[in-house]
Amino acid sequence: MEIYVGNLPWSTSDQDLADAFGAYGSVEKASIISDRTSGRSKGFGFVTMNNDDEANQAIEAMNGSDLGGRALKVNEARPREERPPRQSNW
DNA sequence: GTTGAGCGTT
Repeated sequence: MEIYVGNLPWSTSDQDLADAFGAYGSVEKASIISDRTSGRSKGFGFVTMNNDDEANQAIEAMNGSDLGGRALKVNEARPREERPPRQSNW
């Protein structure tokens, strides 16, 4: 289950997210989204968890919680992208 | 050396 985490400080790293959500459940992967073109942090990230149960608990626990002095916005992430069945030369 | 609502690349 993927979790959207917004309102993050620009100094937050992936490890920080993994540690913050790891306190409420098993964090499979945590990633901070930064601008690919400029390289600057967008101020939000995504957390992947294996247990959906712990994921919901982490959302409820971390939503509105304070991290780095900012109230986090935690919610279930939207589907990243559709997966086109055909990508080769058609 | 910056900024502040939001949803991301293979």
